[in-house]
Parts: sequence; C-alpha cells; structure tokens
Amino acid sequence: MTPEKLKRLRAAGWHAGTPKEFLKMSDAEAALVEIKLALTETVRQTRIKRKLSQSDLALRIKSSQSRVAKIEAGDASVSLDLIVRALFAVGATRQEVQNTFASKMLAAA
Amino acid sequence: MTPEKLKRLRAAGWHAGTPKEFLKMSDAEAALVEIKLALTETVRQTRIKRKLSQSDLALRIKSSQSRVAKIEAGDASVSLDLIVRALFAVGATRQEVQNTFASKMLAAA
DNA sequence: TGATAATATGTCGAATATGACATATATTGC
DNA sequence: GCAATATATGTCATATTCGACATATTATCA
Repeated sequence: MTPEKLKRLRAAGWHAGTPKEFLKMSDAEAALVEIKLALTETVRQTRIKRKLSQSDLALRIKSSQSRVAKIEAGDASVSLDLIVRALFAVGATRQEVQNTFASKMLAAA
Repeated sequence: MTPEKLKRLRAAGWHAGTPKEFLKMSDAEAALVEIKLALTETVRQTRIKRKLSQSDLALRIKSSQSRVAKIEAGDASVSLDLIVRALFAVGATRQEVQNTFASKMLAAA
C-alpha cells in the first residue's frame, strides 16, 4: 500500500490508530475498503451524470444530504449496505460499476 | 400520500408520484437482499468446499460460530460488510466479489 | 445405539451506523 | 460583486449490528 493511498484513506477516517497498525490491516480488509471506495465513486459519478443533487439522492434513500456527502467522501462510518442502496437509487448500471472497478484496478497497478 | 410529499418528490426528480415510481424503491431493496443472499450462499459453499467448520470461519473473522450461522442463514441482522469479510476469509478473490456487485446492477444504460 | 462434533436459534449488553441538525465552505448564475 | 444553491464537516441521540453466550437441534460415525 502506497503512502499516497494511506494518506487518502486516513483522511477519510480509516486510520486504525498508528500508521503501523494501519499497515497491518489485512489484505482482505484493504480489499473491502477499496471496493467500498470504488462504489462510492460510482455513486458520485452517476449522481452527477443524472443531474441529481446530494439532497435529491438523500430523499430517494430516505437519508440526509450530510450523509450522502459522507457516502461520497468515503467516510468510514458508512456501511456497504448504504452505499449499495445509494447505487441503486442513482440507477447505476452494471457497465458503470464495472467501469469504476476497472479504472481503480489500473490506478492500483 | 400527501400533496406536500408529492411536491417534494417531484422536486427531487421522480417526476411523478405514481405507484410505479415507488416500486423502484422496493425493487432496489429486493436487489440488495438478492446480493446479500447470493454472497452468503457463496460463503457457505466455499466454506464447505474448503472443509472449514463455522467455528473455523468464526476464528478467521474474529467472530462467533453463531454469527457465522446467521450469515449463512441470511439473517436480517447481518450487514453486507460482514458478509463480504466472510467471503474474503473463505478465500474469495477481489475480482469475484467485484463481479457479484457488478452483475447485480441491472438497470438499463 | 450413543457419544461427539457441527449447526441453528434466541438473547443481551456493547459497539457501530444512522438520520437529523447546525453550520461552514464552495459553487453557480446573474 | 452577491445571492442562491450545493456540498462539506462535526455532533449527537437513536437505531442497528456486533460478539458472546446458552442451549437446542441435527449430523457423523464408531
């Protein structure tokens, strides 16, 4: 895991304490975090493409604008369940989800 | 449904307050449940294939046998996050997990 | 059969995620 | 510029999910 990525994750609230502890995060845990981040990016991109505001999306998932902002910011307090609900609410397609995953893979290489 | 609510929904981009529009919401909820069930089924099949007991898997994800049983039973109290952690713990690849999410997004482009 | 391991189910206090709210900060259109 | 709109951030009481435990049920096999 690159220092760049660590910095980004920490900024989003993912730090588990010391940097050393953070590095110990298992590969599986890291993969889960990265999948969540990829999906939140799909949420944001798709929402904007559909010309919806965060408040619009909040209404659809019966949540609040601030929580939608946290979803898109990759905040650690957001569950995968809520991210997927948001994905469906913006009407993301398989293609859009796949594309985000694909671009994430390239970035990781 | 109150006229006020209808007005807010239209402003949010639903364009209508017809029953059809609201079916989309329940469809999304159903799709989320489908994703969960598909993943839990994979957890169980893979765990058995690897000849692991529920207790073995519980150790790997630092949980308990009873919670693993609930994961595999599709219990409503189990989060998508925990299901994915279990999936990785039985040896699923990141690619396999990603494919599940992508394949369940069926909205038309 | 009966012993033993595996799995299922219910419960509960603790931990975590939640929507809502206040408010700060961008961003857009005039 | 300056309103109006959109987004970001922090907090908090409530709701949900958690691991753990007790115990019931089922499966395996000598």
